[in-house]
Formats: sequence, C-alpha cells, structure tokens
Amino acid sequence: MIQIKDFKDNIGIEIVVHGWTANRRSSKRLEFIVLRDGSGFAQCIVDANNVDERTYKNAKLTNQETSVKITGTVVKDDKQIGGYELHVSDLEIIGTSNNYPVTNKKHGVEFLIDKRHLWLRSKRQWAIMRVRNKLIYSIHNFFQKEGFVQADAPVFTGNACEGTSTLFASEFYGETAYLTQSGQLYGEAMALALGKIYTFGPTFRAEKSKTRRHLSEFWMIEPEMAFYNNDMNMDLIEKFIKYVLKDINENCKYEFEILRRDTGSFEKIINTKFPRLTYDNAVKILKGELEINGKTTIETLEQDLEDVKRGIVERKKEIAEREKIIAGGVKRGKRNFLQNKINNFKNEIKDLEIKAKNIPSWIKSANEFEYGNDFGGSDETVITRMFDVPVMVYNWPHKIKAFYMKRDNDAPELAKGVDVLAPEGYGEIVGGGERETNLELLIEKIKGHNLPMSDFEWYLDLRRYGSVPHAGFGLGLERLIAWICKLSHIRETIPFPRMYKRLFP
RNA sequence: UCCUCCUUAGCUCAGUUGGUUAGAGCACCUGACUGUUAAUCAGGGUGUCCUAGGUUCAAGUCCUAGAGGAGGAGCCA
Repeated sequence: MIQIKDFKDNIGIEIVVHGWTANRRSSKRLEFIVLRDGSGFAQCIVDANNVDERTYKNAKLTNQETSVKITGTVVKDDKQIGGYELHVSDLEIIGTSNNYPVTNKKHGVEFLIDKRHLWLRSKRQWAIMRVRNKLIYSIHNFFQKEGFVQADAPVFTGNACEGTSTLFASEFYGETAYLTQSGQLYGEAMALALGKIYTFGPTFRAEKSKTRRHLSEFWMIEPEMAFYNNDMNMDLIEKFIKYVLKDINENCKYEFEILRRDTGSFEKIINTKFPRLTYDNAVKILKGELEINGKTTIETLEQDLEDVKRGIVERKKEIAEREKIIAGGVKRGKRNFLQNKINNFKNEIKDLEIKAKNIPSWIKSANEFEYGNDFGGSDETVITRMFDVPVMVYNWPHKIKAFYMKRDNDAPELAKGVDVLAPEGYGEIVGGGERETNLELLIEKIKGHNLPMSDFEWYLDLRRYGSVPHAGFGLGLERLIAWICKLSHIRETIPFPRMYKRLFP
C-alpha cells in the first residue's frame, strides 16, 4: 500500500492510496479532493472526462472526512503543499461522513476540546503530534547515545513526598496509593545501580490550576547521573536541549511550515552558550539593577509597552480602512476576505491589549520582588525577555527548594539547584540539581518538612550504602513541545489532555 | 481557594440608551464556472437567546442566585 509520503518515489506511476477527504472544491468537470492519509496531505483531481461515471459521482458525494480508496497517477506539481498531486482514475467510498463538526473554519476552545477525538485529524494537530513523536524519538536517541539506561519509576507510590494536596489518591489492595508526581527518588536509586539512567513516563498532579501551562497528567523525562555535580548537570542539560532542537529543526520543516513556526531562533540557540545566572544575579536583572547588553529589564519593558501601544493604533487604522471599503459596497467574496482580515486584526489587538495591561504589572512585580522568594510566572517572562536563548538559573535559596537538594558547603543558605527558563515567555521547562548526600542534613530536612520518616527509610539507605555525589533533572515534555511549536496553550501538545475538570473525551 | 471575563442558529460571532417578526458568515443542499488552494458566484432555514427568580407596559439587553467555560494568581514541569 502506498502512502502519500511515498509519492515522491512514484512519479508517473498509477498507485492506490487510502485516506480521508480533508476538503473538496469543485468546478464544472473537475473535483479537487484534498486527501489525508496520516502520512501527509495531497490534492487529488477527478476529471469527469477521464473517469467513469461511477467514480465522478463518488467524488461528488465525498464530504469532509469521508474515507476513500483512490487509484491514480502521481504527478509532480510544485504549487502543491508537499509538491505532488494525484490524477484520479478510480474512487471508491469506504465510509461516509455527513455534517462533520470540526470544519476548516474557526472554532472555540470548548468546542474543539469536546471534539478532541476528531480535532486530532486536523492539519495543525497532525503537525503537533508529529513533532511530539519526533521529539520523543530524539530524546531517546540522545540519552542512549550518551550511555544512559532507560529505567522507569513506578506510577503507584506510597510516598506522599510533597504534600497530599497535589496527589491523586487511588486504592491499592486496601491501602491508599498515590499516582506519582515525580520519579526522582526512584531515579536516584536506579542511578546508583546503573550509573546514568533516565525515566520517561506519565506524571500526575492534582493542582487545581487553570492556566495555559498546566496539565493534570503529563509526561516527564527525568535523567539521574551518579558522580555528577551540578556544573556537569548544567552541561548535560545544555547539550541535551541543543541536540533535540537541532534534530527537530532538521526533521520537522514541513510541520513547522504548517504551524507557521518561525524557526529562525533555533539556529541561534543551537550555536550559543546558554547564559548561566546565579539566583542572586537573576534577581538583580529582574529588579533592573544589572544591565544586559546595556539595558535594564525595566527600560526594555517600557520600550515594549510603547511598541505595543503603537501596534494597537496601527491595527485600528488598518481596520478602519477596510471597514470603509466594505461600507462602500463590494462583492461577497471580497467582503469576506476583508472581514477576515479585520477579525484577525481585532484578535491581534485583543492580544496586544492584554500585553499592554500586563507589562505595567510585570514591572511592578519585578520592582517589588523580594530576595529569597521563588520567581512567579511574570518574573520568568521578564528575565527571559532579556535573552534569545534558554537561561539557566542556579544556586537557589535552599528554603524554597525540595528537601533532597544539595546545600552549598561554602554558602549554607544556598542549594545547588538549577531551573532552565525557555525563551519567548514559555517559563520553566527544566528543574533539577545536585542531590543532598549528607544523611544528617537529609533527616533534618525531612523532619522540617513534616514528612513521615518511615516512608523515606529506603531513600536514606541510598546514603548509608555507598553514597556518591549525584545530580539530575526533570523535563516536562509538553512544555518543551509548547515552546518548540510556539503554541498558546499546552492542551494541544498531548492527544487527550487531562486538565482540571476535564476527563473526557 | 481567590480575581477578571464569557455563555445568542450545527460552528464562529454581531445585536446600539430596554422597544415591532433576533441578524451575518461558515457548514449543509441546488445550480453556474476547465486548475481550485478556507476557490468563487446565485439561491435555499435554522433559535429552550445557559438555568431559575426578579424589576418593567415591555428583557437577548437591567438586578440576584446557580451551572458551565476561558484566562490569571497561588502551586508547578
């Protein structure tokens, strides 16, 4: 069976292809069917002069998402997306489709997410799922090449290690079990058995968050390396991000074209050393006390605000011009075209107005930031605004970090953690660090966090028997996809998102 | 848990200071057009205006409560 992706090897040959009609247009004796088969998209032409009556009639009967078996000759045509089209000689309908709900027009979020099982068929979602697939493959390739062993942590756990409020409880032979929110502790045990490991599995957080960057179920990659300190950890993170980005950039050109993702920034990220900021310096940058390329964050944001305001004025002008033309009276096609343009401008204005409202509050929040706190979402956006590449922030106040994070011997207030902040306002995509090896400090920390000591005895054994320096990090797959595809919401990065109050479909 | 906004046709949305019979585009059907890229052109009809209560001569529009949704805060990857 030939797939659309194989058309390039079958020019001039009559082949059979199975798929669905993504769209159909017609003129007097011609039917243009955009076929999708999962491997790609291709236009199929049914010419009434060249096919029997049954095939032409079938072609006219196809609607959006009718499944078909098409026989035809592959022809090169540079005008087509993908570069090839099919001249049909026979068309058979396999399954009909009437009133398909997810049309090629605009839909609202609620409707689309209710119809997620069908939404997945649309071109944009197809492209995202393919990027996701390539990214997963690339992640495995990287770690396997680096000598890591994939070793998975359990999904059911008895440890309530970071408070039960964010855990999903389940029943396990009469005991309460929780769905894992991190494989990290198990990762440490496995690293001490296998050297360098990575987990790759689903993670669950019962956070009642309704934001564009939260899922209740998401996939996390958690590498853990024996004999690594935090500097080595940061080197690995940087190498890792560059590797997958280069790979994706080379192998997903078609997908990025569909997503209209400008990949120009990837080249720079691949070839630039990521800035490594201590928490102290990150705070100074945030508060405008440290200049980057001769500018403070505050100056940069004020400039941004002016640009945004000017953008709004310009778009309002564009709208007014087009409304004047419509008021003067034009044909339907032209009017629709202009109206669509106007609607696009209106949406852009909406986004800009949100920005115009946000920027002053970002500046305020940045100014009022208190040393010792964790960065909020807007603070991360402000810091990353100053760079075109991912930024690493390390040496955090230990008080705001997890109990297992290694304290700095020279600066006891600090912990050797690292967060990687993605550019373009995508926030934290990686969190990690060196792990505490001092048994007494760990016990003290566990008590300090009011965690049940008995649940952690197995973990403390790792420090009792052949303890070594080790480090690792956690990467949220969906946040990485959202950034790479420049999506406005994380729900599009996973086939069936599980979010607060969203269990179906 | 808190704050802001939204809910009108299958879908996306208009609907003015409350005022006749609630509108448009798309989708769908018919017809026109030899190559279209969300094709275009002509025609065809559809509503518990989220629910309940209230104010009023009159409510899609105002008020109260509730349900559902979206964004954000907190928390986080």
